[in-house]
Amino acid sequence: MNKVITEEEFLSSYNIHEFDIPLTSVDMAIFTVIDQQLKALLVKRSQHPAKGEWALPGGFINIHEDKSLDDTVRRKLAEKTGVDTSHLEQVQTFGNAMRDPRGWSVTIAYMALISADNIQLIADESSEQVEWITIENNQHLSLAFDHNDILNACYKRLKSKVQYTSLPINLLPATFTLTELQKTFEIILGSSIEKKSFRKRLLDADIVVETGDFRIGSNRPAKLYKAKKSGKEHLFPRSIQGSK
Amino acid sequence: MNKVITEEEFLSSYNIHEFDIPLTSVDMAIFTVIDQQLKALLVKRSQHPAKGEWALPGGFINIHEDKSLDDTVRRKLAEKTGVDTSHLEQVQTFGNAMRDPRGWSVTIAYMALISADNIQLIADESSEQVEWITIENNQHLSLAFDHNDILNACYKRLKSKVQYTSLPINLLPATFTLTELQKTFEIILGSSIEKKSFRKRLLDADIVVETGDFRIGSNRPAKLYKAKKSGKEHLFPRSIQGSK
DNA sequence: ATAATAGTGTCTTTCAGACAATATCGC
DNA sequence: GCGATATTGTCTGAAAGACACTATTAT
Repeated sequence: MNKVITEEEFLSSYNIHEFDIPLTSVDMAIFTVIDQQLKALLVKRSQHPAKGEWALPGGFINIHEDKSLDDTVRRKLAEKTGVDTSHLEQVQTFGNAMRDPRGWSVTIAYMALISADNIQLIADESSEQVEWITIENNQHLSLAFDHNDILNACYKRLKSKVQYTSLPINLLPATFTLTELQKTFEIILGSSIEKKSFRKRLLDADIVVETGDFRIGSNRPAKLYKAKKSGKEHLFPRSIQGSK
Repeated sequence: MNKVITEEEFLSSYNIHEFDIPLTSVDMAIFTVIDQQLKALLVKRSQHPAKGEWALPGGFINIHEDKSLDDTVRRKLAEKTGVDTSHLEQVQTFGNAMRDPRGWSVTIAYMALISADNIQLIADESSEQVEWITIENNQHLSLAFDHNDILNACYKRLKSKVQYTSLPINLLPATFTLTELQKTFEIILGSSIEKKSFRKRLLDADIVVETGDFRIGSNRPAKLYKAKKSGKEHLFPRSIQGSK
């Protein structure tokens, strides 16, 4: 005979420690551009499992400290870079019985875009080394767990978005020239973009404004721009092609 | 003094039941088109918590039965509809301290597209009722937990993808006319599409083939098509606009 | 003046939108 | 033939690509 119980009674007798449930973590690909190359942040693990192997920054949700997944991710980002980010995006969640030797586990993968300016990388007790590594097409890295797959998924998302959004603007410092911005797009896209098309697209989109200053070199000075902070990324009506 | 231990030793002493970790589940928006309307499958919960409330189908990962998240989702889908799906897509993962009264919880949200043909809905011990409900813009539903947000995220993804992919093809039966396909796109898009543009776009994309058969009515018979099974969804070079 | 990079003018190409014209069925 | 829906022809327009041209600085 089933006694009908209230939700309150149900909850008071509910104890998650009795269940076999998956471990849940977050991992992130933190992207930036340094020396004309796309880089992602990797850490060398100083703890078991996969001790000594390179991996994406990440870790378990602290259910007492974090109010939401976003909190967890921003906490991890700050631990390694000391900065917040202008663009944080959930990419994909990976979960299966095999990916972690501790058991069935789930990880929610994010990508963050930051400007490399003024970043000091921070090692801590969980990672003995922290480094920017160059990301290229068809590259083989031997990362811990399934972090290769995760990094690839994030890279793929970034490459896809460069074609129809203004997202790569978040990889640059606060002010930049249109040529610098174009170069950033090209680095991610992996091919060159026609200058006039790029500039028209961008200026028509009304997502950048002139600062009034110029970048001075040994040639014609370039107008400096900054991103209009509308909050949301601009979607272009057509996707951009590489050229030539 | 820290004794250096091997990964094997580390793992043998590792017990997840000792940790405070979030609950992890999957939830899914199963979409179909019935009577010229977009529908999603909802279940009425027969168990605590949120007993008696309407919710998206879903549930906990069974770490003994499921090898991966995909297995969990397909198991849930089959439990309610008895079918597999031609399109299953991870949409977004929701996780915070508040969404479930049992504690910090994470849910990985999926959307599935199925053809309504030959579907028999199945109630079971976790759901006393299973029903297709019509999805509309700006609609207010009072679903259990944060399932309103989840359903909205899935609906938004679907609406977005109708503009630049061939995805809605998965909502139709195996064979269909171009007019039927266009109507399906229009239902999701919420506005009409110019006939010639739609047909050109589709036929140029080379994603459907004529079956050779016709749909007979009291007018000119319409060619029947089926989807070429290339495995991946086609991306159109420009997004489609509503017209008129 | 020259080198170098910034920025523009303009023609072409591609593909969606508008809308009318034609085709083919049952009746 | 008529009504209904399927299918096609063709013009327009918007935005990207090609590519040559002009502009502005330091040296």
